Amino acid sequence: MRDLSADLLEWYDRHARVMPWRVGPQDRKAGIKPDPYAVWLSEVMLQQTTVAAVRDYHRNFLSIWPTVQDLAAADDAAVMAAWAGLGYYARARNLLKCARTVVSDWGGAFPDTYEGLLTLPGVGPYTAAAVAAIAFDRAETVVDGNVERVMARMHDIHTPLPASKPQLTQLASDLTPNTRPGDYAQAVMDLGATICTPRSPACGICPWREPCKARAAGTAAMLPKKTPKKKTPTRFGIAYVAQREDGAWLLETRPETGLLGGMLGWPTTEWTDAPQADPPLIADWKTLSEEARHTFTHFHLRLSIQYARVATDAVPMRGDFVPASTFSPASLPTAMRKVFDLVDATLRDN
DNA sequence: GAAGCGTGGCT
DNA sequence: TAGCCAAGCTT
Repeated sequence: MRDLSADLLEWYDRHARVMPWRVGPQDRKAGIKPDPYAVWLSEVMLQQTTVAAVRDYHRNFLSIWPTVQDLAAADDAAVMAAWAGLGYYARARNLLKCARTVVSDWGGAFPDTYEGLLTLPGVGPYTAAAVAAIAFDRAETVVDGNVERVMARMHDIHTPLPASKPQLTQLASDLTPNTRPGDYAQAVMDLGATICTPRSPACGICPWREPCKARAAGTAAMLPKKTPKKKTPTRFGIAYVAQREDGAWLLETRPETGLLGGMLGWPTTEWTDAPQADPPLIADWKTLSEEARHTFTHFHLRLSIQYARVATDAVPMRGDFVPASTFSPASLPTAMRKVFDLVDATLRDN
């Protein structure tokens, strides 16, 4: 019987996706080794995030903080601002914790084993395996959404996720080779991303079409099954945008934990079914005609917007005025940036 | 095990 | 368009 991993590696040699942070199969064969810092950074950014969305952020982070020592020495606010727009902001907080841990506890060198990597903040089973395999060429098994899908189809598993995850992990582990494990880890994910796709898998050109049980059974497109998720509710809130006569904006850093934790934003009410007015300072507030709409993972948000122009000696009850010269809407999470965009458009019209 | 946690693209 | 989906982790 043909070695499945060898078939996949042969396919990968011809079809590997090109990514800025990736050391491709040819370069790897030429002896070029990946930079563990760059690999770790890419894997954290790629958690639940598309390659297209990550590309610019990864380049920007590497240009500002070329080494883990640079990142460990960065200001928290600078890192959060650079992460703004990418989502799942706990990743950015853990990114900094992790960089500082690597410098303080590991002498500035990432641990090179699965077990060592797993101890780091923000590094779970997937990322530990990915960094161990890709950066250190260890025979660890990566199990992401792609691999779950490929395994469920290869073995025609109809048990829904997440209950089937242990079984899928075992099946993936059984296939992991000792030769070229770093390339193999990327190959199986590339296969899921480009051939064994969620909607219309390209089974006809799949290097694993012969052994695939779901292809034989005609069930590939309906796998993996997932337990249904409940529909997302809608919450409401009021955002307060105050601007001083000198142009400064009233912003506040949100609490470290919870939604948009540690990010900059406009003062708002609680987000509930029926929010109560809670302005951050006494002012002549005007209601904007349009509200900001944004959808998070588990609820829709509709923010009505209040705008006020205030005196330069105004003292807010919460938040801090940020000078117009240093304020950048790009440093806001998307929900907050939408609020700014609506205010900005309104001010331009008047 | 389940819930909380972003965003943008695609169908 | 409303939902699904993407190289998950933490609590």
